[in-house]
Amino acid sequence: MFFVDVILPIPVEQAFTYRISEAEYSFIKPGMRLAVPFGKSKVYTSLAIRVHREEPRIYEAKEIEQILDETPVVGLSQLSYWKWMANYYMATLGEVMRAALPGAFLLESETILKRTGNQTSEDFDLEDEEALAILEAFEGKSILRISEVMQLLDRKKVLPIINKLIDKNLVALDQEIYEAYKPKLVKYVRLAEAYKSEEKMHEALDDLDRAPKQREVLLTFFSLQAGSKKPVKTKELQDRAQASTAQLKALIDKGIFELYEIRQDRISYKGAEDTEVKSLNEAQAGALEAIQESFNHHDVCLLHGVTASGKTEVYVNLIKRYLDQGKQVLYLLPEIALTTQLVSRLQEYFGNKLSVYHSKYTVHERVEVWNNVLNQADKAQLILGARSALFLPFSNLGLVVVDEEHENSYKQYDPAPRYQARDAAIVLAHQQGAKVLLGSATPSLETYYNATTGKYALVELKKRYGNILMPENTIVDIQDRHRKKKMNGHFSEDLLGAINDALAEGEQVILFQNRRGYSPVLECKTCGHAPQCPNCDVSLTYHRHREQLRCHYCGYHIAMLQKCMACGSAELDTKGFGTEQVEAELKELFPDLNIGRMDSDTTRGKFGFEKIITAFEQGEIDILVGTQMLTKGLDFRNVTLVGILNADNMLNIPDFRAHERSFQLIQQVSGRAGRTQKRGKVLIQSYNPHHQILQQVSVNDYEGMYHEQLEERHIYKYPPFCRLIKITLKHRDFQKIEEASAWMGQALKNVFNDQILGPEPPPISRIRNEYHRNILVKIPRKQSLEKTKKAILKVRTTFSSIAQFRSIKIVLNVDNY
DNA sequence: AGCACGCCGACT
DNA sequence: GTCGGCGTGCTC
Repeated sequence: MFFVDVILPIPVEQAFTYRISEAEYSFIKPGMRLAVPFGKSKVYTSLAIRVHREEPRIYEAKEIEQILDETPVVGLSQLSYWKWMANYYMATLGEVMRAALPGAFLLESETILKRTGNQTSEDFDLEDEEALAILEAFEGKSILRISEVMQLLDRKKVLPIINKLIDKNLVALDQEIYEAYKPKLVKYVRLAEAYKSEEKMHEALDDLDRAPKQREVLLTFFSLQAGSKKPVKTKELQDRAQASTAQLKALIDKGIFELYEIRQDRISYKGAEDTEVKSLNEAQAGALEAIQESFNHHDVCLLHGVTASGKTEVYVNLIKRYLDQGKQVLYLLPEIALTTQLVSRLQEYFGNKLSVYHSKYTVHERVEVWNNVLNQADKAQLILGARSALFLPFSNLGLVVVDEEHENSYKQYDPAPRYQARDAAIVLAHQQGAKVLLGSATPSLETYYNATTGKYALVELKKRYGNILMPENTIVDIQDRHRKKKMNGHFSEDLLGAINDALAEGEQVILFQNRRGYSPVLECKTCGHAPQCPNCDVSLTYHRHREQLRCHYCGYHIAMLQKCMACGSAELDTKGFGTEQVEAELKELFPDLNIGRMDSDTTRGKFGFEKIITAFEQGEIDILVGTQMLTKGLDFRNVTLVGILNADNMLNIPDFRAHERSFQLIQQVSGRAGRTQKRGKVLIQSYNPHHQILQQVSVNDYEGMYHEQLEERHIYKYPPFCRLIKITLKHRDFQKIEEASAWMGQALKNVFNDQILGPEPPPISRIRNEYHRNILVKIPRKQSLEKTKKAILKVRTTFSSIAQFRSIKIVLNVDNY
């Protein structure tokens, strides 16, 4: 008896054991995909992790359905990385598997119906009309999908009827498995062997006298082949010769042409390979050597370089060194910063050694990159990717670059595993014996702490490239401007003046407001009622463009109200403002200019983001208004002014990282100003101009901010002085969530005493009709993380064994920063 | 996660 | 009287 243990892409803890034959036993290796039956009617893609001969005692193992790979698609080192991740982030292996494998690797299956035997329905007396309808539907078909049957009968529950038919031996159930990934085949034509010689060719041309179009196609073929030695695509030939498929087919039928197919990678770049890497200035060259040197005694190095100091060039040079040694390199970026801008820049240096991997790529493209990395193909020596690129099957990794290291989008929030890609990259690199370079102009406190306490090496670039000055920051007190009547809408006269100056010089302006929509609250002037989302605990945001009130959490929307829902008054007021309102005001103030807006409303779709960026780059937009999307490492040459319309709302978010984040955000947007010779200007509007963070930002005092924030973290016991695990409970019933969270809070306090914060409702305590409660576990550095997690899991188990709490959803979030 | 089984309300 | 609501438990 032979068995295989597999993991399934579902959130259950255990592996599952299936029976295999002896031949399969010697063939199957860990890391191969197997299709296995699971439950009553499903077939899943699973991943083999162990073959063995230990028969399970308490159940009878099913047999596997099919082996899907010839060789493992996941290496042993990936598997152990998955295990680390599942364990560290308190997720299951199945969840990690789902996050790690490209979707196309997880094949789909569907239960299908087949006609059996030749009996007709007349042979039985089937009074059931629906059963007859199913049999009739088989006319002209050999199979029926369950979904088709459901459609036919217009109902979900079709199995009882199907079972009747099975009993009478009229139909049988089967599984249809299909690989979601199909290699893309491209059709080519070539001259048949018999026509390769000169005289044969002339003969052919003569023969085609009566078919001028076909003759033309043949001639076009010759010219195409003469022009480039490359194979000729049928499509290319047809396009060039303006020929129909029939004309081409005639030539093939005559035996002059032969058709053949080549498997083609969807992703191919035509970048010029090995372009001379730009030479570095003195500071950059120094940084490069310092980083290289630090790798002798550190595995991780932080490159702290001010905005526009040319960090990318340093990365490029370092990457080149590793590629030259034949090592694989992973370059991680926040999803949103993976723009064509950067990709094409890197392609110039690395040509077709570069592959890109992120969620906007199709499933097929992702499989191709996966396979190329697995096979260590030339074109996948350097991977530029978002956080999920961590899971690629590297086997020879030399370097990981984590750009914009402070970006909070490196943390995966929603489906488990909730991993922090920057930290997970360090573990991956360690496992593969690779080095890590973290880069940022505004490092996260945790990283900077590690870099200054010697855990990581630290290299700094304090000057901008070409010695361009840091932008000049000015804080505008809008309370004062309001009092003095020097405000025009949400613009101070200071800001308007600066905008006018910049525009007069033919320069561009970026305005930052970290909130989308027109206004976040609509309020009745008479009774003060503000429309709320029925499903969430938030007020509805007014979107003027669509004349709608929308909820930003669940997508609920209604048409804009004409009068108050509560009192009927027609006088409605807006409170607060978002990017849409800024855009509208600008259009009033500058009717002749092109105003662009960049937020998640205007960047929907695969190229939405790209389009706006390109338009701005090419000068079609004079003023660009946007949310934090604007901060992601974009490089606009002609921007000299950045305005921050209201710095206060981000400072006031109730989160221990709010100040750090505000500093980073403001510093990053200001970094967009004046990246060329002219010194940039940044205007920060605030009601609270003396706020420490604003003062620190205005003089680019990262160190000052760091020390002050670190002190606060120390006093209130937050990272980096402890670790955090956030436990979120969710349920539709308010009473239940109160009881359950109180119970769990108490149970945790019994173990951890004062290390427990909460339970408390988050700022938005109800989303999609589910109430949320958070409990924060603060784990001192010296306390064993392993044991702490075990204790938490134990509490969870006890909790779940209480009948009334069973339906409560629990989310565990490790290192919630 | 799916999915089936199972026990209580609003309708052909 | 049935359909179908989602609570509960299991999947090798």
